Amino acid sequence: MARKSVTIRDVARHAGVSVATASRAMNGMDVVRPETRDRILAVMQELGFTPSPAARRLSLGRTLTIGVVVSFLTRPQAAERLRGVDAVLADSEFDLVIYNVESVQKRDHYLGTLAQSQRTDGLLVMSLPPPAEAVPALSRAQIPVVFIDVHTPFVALMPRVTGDDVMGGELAARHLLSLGHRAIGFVGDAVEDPFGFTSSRDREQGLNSELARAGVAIPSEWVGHGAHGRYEARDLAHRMLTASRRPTAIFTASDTQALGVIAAAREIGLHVPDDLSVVGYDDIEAADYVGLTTVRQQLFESGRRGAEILLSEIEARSDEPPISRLAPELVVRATTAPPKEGRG
Amino acid sequence: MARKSVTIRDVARHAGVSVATASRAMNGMDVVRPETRDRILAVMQELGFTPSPAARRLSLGRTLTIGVVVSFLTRPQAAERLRGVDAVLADSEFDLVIYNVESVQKRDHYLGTLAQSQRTDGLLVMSLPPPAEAVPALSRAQIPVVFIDVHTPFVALMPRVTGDDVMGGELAARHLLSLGHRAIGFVGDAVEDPFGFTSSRDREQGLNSELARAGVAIPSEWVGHGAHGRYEARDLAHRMLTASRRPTAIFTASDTQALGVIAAAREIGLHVPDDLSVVGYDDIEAADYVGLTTVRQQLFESGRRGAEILLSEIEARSDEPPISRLAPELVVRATTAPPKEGRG
DNA sequence: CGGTCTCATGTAACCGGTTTCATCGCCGAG
DNA sequence: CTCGGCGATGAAACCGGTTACATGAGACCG
Repeated sequence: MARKSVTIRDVARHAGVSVATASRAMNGMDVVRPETRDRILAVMQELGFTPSPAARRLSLGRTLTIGVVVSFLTRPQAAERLRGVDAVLADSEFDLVIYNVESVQKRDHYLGTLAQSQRTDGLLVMSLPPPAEAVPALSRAQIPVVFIDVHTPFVALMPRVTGDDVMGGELAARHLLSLGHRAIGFVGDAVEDPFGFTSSRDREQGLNSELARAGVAIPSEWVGHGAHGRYEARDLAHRMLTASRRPTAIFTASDTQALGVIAAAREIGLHVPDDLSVVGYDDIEAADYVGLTTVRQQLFESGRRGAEILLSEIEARSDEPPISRLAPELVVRATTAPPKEGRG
Repeated sequence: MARKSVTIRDVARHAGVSVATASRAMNGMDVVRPETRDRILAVMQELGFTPSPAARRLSLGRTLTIGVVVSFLTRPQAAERLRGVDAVLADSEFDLVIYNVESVQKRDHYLGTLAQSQRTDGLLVMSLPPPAEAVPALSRAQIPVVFIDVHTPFVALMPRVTGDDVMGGELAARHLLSLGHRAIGFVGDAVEDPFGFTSSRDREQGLNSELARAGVAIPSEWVGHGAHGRYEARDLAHRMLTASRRPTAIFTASDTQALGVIAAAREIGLHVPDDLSVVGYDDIEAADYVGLTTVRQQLFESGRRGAEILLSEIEARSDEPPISRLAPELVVRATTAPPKEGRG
């Protein structure tokens, strides 16, 4: 067995036609006479012919591939976005290749080279702010690049889909205000971030501006910034909750951090939500388990939209970069309640 | 701008050499004189030449691509395994393309066609038992196929890496026995499964055989099978825990189900771990949050091994299918404790 | 000083499709 | 009967690399 793979020339020979006709029949062009086409298709079937994608790609001058540069594949958000991308691509003729980024080096490498590598017909960059140096390369790339969940000003003029983090912060603020909270704290990411993520900052800003509208301000001792992580958030919250005056509610830049805040409250003996309300962000799987009130992003949808935009840009570049903005949504569960009497 | 892409012929012309020499220089073959090579490389640099992967692939007769057929990309386990695969492939010349499967149709389609499609040089099938019909196609495929976390007998003769689910069940059993439990229940997946997953069954079997060794048997009313999910598991556990006699510990086929069991216990007013010990399986992210005692699989490692096996099979097919078996590991957290006095 | 061997390089075929343009047979119109 | 036109098909160029084989210049040898 394991004979040489059968090519379109074999098919042509067996069917008594030229390769041109065989190719046309295979691609369903209507110039071929139906009987001829059927005969050719039958021969293909019989010989077990499968066209070589490599040859197709070369002669078409298209890679029929789209690349996704994704940061931290394992974060549930990334996987869910990827599912959205896959949902679009699975029905297309494009293959989906993954470039997983877990270090600044990898990021710079992929973002610097991929766009001109002729490896893909289009690029999706997911939750990964490009460094300033990479921006010129990305914007004058031959292939379209679409950003998903990237918020740096660098991508202002490029096609993208983002969640509205500011609005998310506002949603959380409004929810807490409507419950009667006036003493509200915030726990988010460190301000200086190697990747240049800005979502934590945007969420904080949304919170602040909405609170300001209601005449509420956050004292600086109720604001904590630290490395993104559960334990860091717990420590920040611990400090906040053991101060002389403490907030009746804390909004965090992510669910992971919210879980840290809840852990801190438990350690101190505060009951959630009676003594402390907590609102997270992302709606990760664990949020549901824990009953965490949170702000949900349309993750799957963001991937879908991004892929759709990319395909249409591949089809025909648009003059104006298409931008899609997805509204976040508040999910109220069991970690928020009105503040206790005598407080607030 | 946007001029035609520069080809190796352009490079050759500018450098005053033939395309053959240019190609050789590019690929670092030592036959070219160093000065010539440097000149050519300089020209490539200057012209911004990047070789067309499509052309390379065609002329090399290799796709330089490996495909991963993965079920339920969003499950944290899948993503973690994928990371392991990526860790190997990122340093290789291979691209990683994803085929996400969320339906039996998709599975059958990919498993039936991919191996002969000439789209990849090798295939990794992850957590996805192939249907009987697909097996012949997979085993006589031209390209190597490696299974990760697939347990059906169909793949007995194929390269694969699996976690030892039976051993995992035994670990859980030994842990519970050593704590003093004798009244132990089990909650797992439905026995008839459209995908043919067997891991739940294997874990149950490991539990049973280890218990049997200690002279302990599980009465049938303490065994629950149902669709894989938190709420289904909760219902099963609810029934088990409200029966006249109830177990002092429950082992589940997954963390997801363990969380359901914990929810059931809470509803009934049983305290975990004092009234009921719970052991899960997988060590998903939420397990850490909740403090769940569980059995951890070497997920990342399984992906790494699978990819390594695949690459070496691509390099040279081995006569004996390489098989790698990864030992699971017990992670003791806060949901297990000795049974209360007077019980067991 | 001619022959042979080696090293660096060039020529051209090849990978397996797609596509332009030419060709051929047949039709209806003039 | 002749010619234009059309529909179906074929011949060959092309995509951009890789590589078997040919070639030519020196080095070395007798």
